[in-house]
Amino acid sequence: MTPSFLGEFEQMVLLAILQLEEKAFAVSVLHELDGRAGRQVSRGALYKTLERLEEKGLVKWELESATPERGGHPRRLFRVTGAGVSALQASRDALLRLWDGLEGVLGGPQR
Amino acid sequence: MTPSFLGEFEQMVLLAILQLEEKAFAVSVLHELDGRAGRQVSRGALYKTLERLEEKGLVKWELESATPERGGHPRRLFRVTGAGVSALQASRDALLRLWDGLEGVLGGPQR
DNA sequence: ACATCGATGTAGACAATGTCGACGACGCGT
DNA sequence: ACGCGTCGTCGACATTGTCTACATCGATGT
Repeated sequence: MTPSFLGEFEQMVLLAILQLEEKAFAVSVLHELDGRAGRQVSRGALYKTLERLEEKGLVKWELESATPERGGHPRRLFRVTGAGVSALQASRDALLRLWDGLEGVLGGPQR
Repeated sequence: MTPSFLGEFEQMVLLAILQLEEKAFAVSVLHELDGRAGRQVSRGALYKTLERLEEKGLVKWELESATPERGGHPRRLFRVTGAGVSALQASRDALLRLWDGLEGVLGGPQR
């Protein structure tokens, strides 16, 4: 029904996965978010979001191929789908248009 | 207690108000959001968000000074507070860092 | 074998945000 | 006085954001 837009956190998670390319495991995403955006959330919070993004077809995953090495469940490697990329482009375009002309107010590095 | 971050829509509303400068009346914000971001929401949705943003001290308002001209309640003129601007800068910085290097994937107008 | 530890992933709950549609209040024409 | 258009307000409900506690399953140590 209401396709709704990408939530604020969902957007960040998708971007973090893209940044990690072939190394997007849940915990790595957590580090990426912390490092780049200073956003620290629990694993549970991330998994829930990942689960929802999958239901919406914005991400997909596959089990890690190589030896799981350290114990536990086999890790999942996340990937952003084409729909996910489109959704990101849409949010980005919208924000870019809203930011346009406000560099002065928002002390941005652009000139 | 976690004040959390700016929601996706809250962010857009704040930006729309900044864009309108001295002309940020509720309905104008609605037009600005539609025009720039293609986001069409009901007035109720906007007012609710505005109300919440005010509780968090990110926006404030005053009644229109000039003659209300057209009938109805006196209109309210919205304004983003200093805290609001800071919140926007923070969200923007985080996204900018996450977008960094993904221009290729997100077909952006940047080069 | 068994208890434990560490790395994963899962479940359920609850708070914060996003969104409506319907309702109340005011001025202005007529 | 009545209806109409412009504002703003309410209460309800869907979606998202977040956490803590828990279940799994190798590897290790004893």
